[in-house]
Amino acid sequence: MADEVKNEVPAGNFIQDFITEDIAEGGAYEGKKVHTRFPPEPNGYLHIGHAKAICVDFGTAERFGGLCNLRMDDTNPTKEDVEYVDAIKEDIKWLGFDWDDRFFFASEYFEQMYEYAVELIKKGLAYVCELTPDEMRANRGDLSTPAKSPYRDRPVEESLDLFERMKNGEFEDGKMTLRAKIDLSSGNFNMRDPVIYRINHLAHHRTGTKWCIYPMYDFAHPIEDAIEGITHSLCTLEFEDHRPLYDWVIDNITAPCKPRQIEFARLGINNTVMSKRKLRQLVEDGYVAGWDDPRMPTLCGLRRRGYTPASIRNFCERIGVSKTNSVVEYSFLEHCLRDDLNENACRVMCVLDPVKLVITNYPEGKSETFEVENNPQKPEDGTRTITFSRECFIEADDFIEEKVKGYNRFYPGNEVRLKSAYIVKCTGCKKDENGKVIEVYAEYDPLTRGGDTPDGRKVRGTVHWVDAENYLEAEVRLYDNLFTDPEPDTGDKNFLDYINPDSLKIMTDCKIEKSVGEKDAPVYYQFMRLGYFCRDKESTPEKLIFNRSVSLKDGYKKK
RNA sequence: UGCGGAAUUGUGUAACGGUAGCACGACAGACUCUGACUCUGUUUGUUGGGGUUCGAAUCCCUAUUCCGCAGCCA
Repeated sequence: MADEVKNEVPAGNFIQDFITEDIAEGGAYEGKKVHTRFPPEPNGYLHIGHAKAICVDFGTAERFGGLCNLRMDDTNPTKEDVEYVDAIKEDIKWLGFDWDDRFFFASEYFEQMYEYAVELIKKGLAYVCELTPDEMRANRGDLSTPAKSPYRDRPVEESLDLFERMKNGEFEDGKMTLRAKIDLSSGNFNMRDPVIYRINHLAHHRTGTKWCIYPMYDFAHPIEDAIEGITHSLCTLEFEDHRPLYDWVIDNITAPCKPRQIEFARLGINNTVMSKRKLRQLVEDGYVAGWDDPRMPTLCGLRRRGYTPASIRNFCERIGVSKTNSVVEYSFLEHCLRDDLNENACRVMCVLDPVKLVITNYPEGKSETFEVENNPQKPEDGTRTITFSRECFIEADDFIEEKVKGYNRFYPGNEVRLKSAYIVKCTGCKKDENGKVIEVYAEYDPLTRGGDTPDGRKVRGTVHWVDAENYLEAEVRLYDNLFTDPEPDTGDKNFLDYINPDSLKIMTDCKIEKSVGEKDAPVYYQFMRLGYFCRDKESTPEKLIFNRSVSLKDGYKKK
């Protein structure tokens, strides 16, 4: 599959404009490579929204010939676990980004963070506060009332002593915090003496029990960035309010460098949900089969569904980056997949809902072969051989008993092309006692071998088929939107009320041409006229399983 | 009610005082051995009101709407 992002030159975005200005102005960025970071918290699986952030972080660095680090932001042991670390790395690698040897954990910097905290205390810029969580909330003030803390003017020596004893485990969880001394009456609540260290007697997945105090994001993040020499710290819009605090930390510690935080809008996308909590609920309550269920917007889900790295990167490139909250249409993601697969996927014929077609004037026992191209968009992908005989399978959908205007497929009296094989004329059908069509009959025109019409007559319908003498059985899973509402979680809607009961349809009686069973057969296919499919990870030679990644666009107009 | 943001066609995104463009969708047609692809064409937009200017999506004023923030989460 194509692993490169589509060629078109992306329009510069506002982040690139800022960076270009920063470079032009010199100053803090003088002589430095642009250096970004992608800092996930290892507490869940990455989804398509993260893919945008990854593309912004790695892509921006790439564009400026700079570097991007991968950093696990693991400052809160209550939510994190190693299980996620490897999954996150795998997903990013799969997307095709490379952090070289610059893979870090925020927890590697706990010692330095502690020292910086001590520095702040010594400067009179931080103090140990003994308000309980409830008291702190009660003393937070409101839009027009300042916050309060009776511990604010505690002597430096006392805070120093208490902070060290916090570190040494002398106090239980919640008993004390270290707070930055900034402005209790700020209109920005983040500046009302924010907590920068809390006590948490819980083993950390990396540092074990070495620490029982952990730094808060607002204190830790700027330090992590500064230690790694990050020049531009890109994050989402909800951190805009935190930027003054980010800058405050950098300005008040002896930071090795001064990174600049720039915020952009997170990805919104319709017909799905994106919050970690909701995705978890879908998995844990059994609405989907797991984190990598092909209906999930997780990267592992999309991967299993058949999305290619190129399609996702191209999508991220094309939706752009701005500060406007927006909701991208899911169909655009699908478009990006088709775009890639149309160019790169091998064509193959598969009948999902088979009915037998009998060519009544074709000799019994005879068989012939046809050479067909693997990809009309790419002749260099070569050809394969398919077989043909007196009976084949066609899609039940491709036959109707009576002519309908605009319908070009099988009905008595109509000529149809069996793709790449022969022109056949439908002569009738046989039904069972329930009136269900069980066989369709046709006569072939021997002069049309290969599907050509030597006399130049037009045959409107062309239909896919599979030789009934030579095929493989397969299970094919068809997917639809997980929700019946395009915006299942806006306003006061409960997204679970909009679960689509028909989001998965399993076709168990599919007939597919033999080539897909060969060793080294591709993973991605276009099943002609049906869509793009991929081999499921649980598919075996004994039981072939394919997922429909996305259907073909349907230009058929039902009058 | 405090602070911080954002408003360009159905959707997303450009235009940095000088022709409102691109992509997706929709619609109409051409082509076609995939009702796909490709190609052609059409449609729809600067949140409202003032101002500055020869000229404003862009600058100024004002109004409105929407989003985020009062975790010892990130």
